[in-house]
Amino acid sequence: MLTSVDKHKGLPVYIQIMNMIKKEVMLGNLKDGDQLPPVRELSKVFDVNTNTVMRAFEKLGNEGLIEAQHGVGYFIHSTSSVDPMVIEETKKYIQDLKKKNIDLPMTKMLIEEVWKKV
Amino acid sequence: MLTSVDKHKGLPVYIQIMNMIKKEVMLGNLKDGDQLPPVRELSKVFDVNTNTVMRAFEKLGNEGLIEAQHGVGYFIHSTSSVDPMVIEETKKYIQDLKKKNIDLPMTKMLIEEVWKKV
DNA sequence: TTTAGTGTACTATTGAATTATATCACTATT
DNA sequence: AATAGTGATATAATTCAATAGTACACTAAA
Repeated sequence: MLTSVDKHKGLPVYIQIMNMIKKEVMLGNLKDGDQLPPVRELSKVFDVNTNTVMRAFEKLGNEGLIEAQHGVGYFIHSTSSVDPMVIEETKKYIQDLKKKNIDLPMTKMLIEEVWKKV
Repeated sequence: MLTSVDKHKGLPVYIQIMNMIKKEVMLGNLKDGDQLPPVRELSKVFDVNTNTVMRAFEKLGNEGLIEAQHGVGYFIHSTSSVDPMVIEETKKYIQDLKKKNIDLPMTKMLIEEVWKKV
């Protein structure tokens, strides 16, 4: 579930970690109250410094998505997974784009651009 | 059309510049053969060093999206704008997400995640 | 009270991004 | 030939986010 990061390629590692967790929450794989792996463990798994994981967790804390219990661990604090209908709709949308040979970076830009105007 | 960048906030400026141009091409606002503003001019507009603009243009050149004519200027070298139908479809998709109070960052992650699986 | 497991805090280092500056090279117009 | 406008190259310096190194603090259970 939380497996690997790309070091020094593209996004900062701590952002990658944040995104992983956000995705898992979004998909419903991590739910309110669930405990996250310890900072040290993740730092080993990802082969990065504990501070890098800490930074990710801190920021997620600021966003209110997780909460720390000193000496105990980090816990998910969110009830907001995405409606399965939305995922289905997204699948259809993406299938259509792929048929038309539009790639992921292009799609992201398209979404960003249209988002401003709609 | 090419107006401003956010310095020291999020993405590197040279990437922001690349994305701006890619978007304009995607939307059909910049077409094959169109000349881009001079490097010096853009560096003034964005209030960044010429090297930063050059870097963006160099990279776009490597990707084949633009071409340099030494002593003359940079020109768009691409015929790939997005089908207006796709833009319409994207509008509908986004309107639906907005109704369900899903925000842009969440949407981007959703797209990324579903992209892998479809 | 000891121990193992957890989060926290502080400082130092690194490296990509950006700037500053200067100079060279090519093109088109006059 | 001269000039103005353009891109190309080079080097050094700077800045700041990202990451690492290391030691401290809290919790729970034995």
